[in-house]
Amino acid sequence: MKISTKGRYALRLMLDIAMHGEDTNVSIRDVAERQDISVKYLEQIVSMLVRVGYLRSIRGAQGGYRLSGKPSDYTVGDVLRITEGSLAPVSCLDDKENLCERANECVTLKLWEGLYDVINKYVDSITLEDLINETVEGNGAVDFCI
Amino acid sequence: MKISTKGRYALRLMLDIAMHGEDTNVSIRDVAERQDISVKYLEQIVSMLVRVGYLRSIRGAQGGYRLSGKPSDYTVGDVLRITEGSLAPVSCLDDKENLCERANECVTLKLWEGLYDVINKYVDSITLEDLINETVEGNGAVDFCI
DNA sequence: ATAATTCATACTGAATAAATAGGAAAATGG
DNA sequence: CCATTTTCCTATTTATTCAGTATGAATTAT
Repeated sequence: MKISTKGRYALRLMLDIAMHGEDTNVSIRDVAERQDISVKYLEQIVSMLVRVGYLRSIRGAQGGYRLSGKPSDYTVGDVLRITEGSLAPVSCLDDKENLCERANECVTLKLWEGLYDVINKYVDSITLEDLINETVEGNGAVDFCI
Repeated sequence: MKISTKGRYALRLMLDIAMHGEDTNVSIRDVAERQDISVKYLEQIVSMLVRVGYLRSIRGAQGGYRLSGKPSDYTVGDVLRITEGSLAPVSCLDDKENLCERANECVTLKLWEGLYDVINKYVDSITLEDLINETVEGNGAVDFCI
């Protein structure tokens, strides 16, 4: 029941870009150095966020990435769902439809649906901007936890 | 971000025992058959629940297991925490104290703490009895989803 | 041209999850 | 007392996922 490094790194990546890249392109090399994550691993993660349109990429020298929208446009849930896959606590809820054959008699189904719901509601209630503001109001450090 | 089979099976085990064992000992063999889970795997899981006092075991022929208390005494969270370990979404929250060195500057720490909190609150708000009643009010089937 | 960058994808090693396996210890019933 | 049924203990195996490397092509600024 853990968020993987992909999800956590993706969040730090998005925050790093949001905080460093108002009008400059932020390269993966820079993010990797600041966040102490390997360039190659970050490349994989960033590609998911580009593919889905959260980041714009600019290739070539002086290239890099920028947020497509404002930090307030992206919730934590958005970022995690892209990189973690579904946040469902059981796999029978991963896909919108179907469910397992025993779903009708399943005593625990409602339980898992309820848990899924509170998780989604929570992560969708927090945007990148919320996290950035929290930092600035704190000690101003631009540095992230593992 | 998935609940493992240990946690899910443990819940089904506890419910099965609660529903079948008012005044009889419920053997692992029977639970295994009804729930379609291997005896040997269930033995591991049940031992965790005995060790912590949620189940009483009676050895020998005609032996088996019973709930130590009433179904309303056990929350889903209780059962999951024993069998899954911590329900924390990031490992730096697993232990009560400590936290990583960067915790002070960590932008995402509050986020994870908040998520941890909603998860715990939810799973602790539902008891085994709640799940049993839900079933009885439904179609009465004593059968559980994977 | 060259250097800096993103992009695509294959591969590897480590860790964890999921289950099996074998047998010891205890209790019951004949 | 013996055979059977059960729990109890813990080592081992197998499968899956996670986390990270590796290689190199495509693109663009200077």
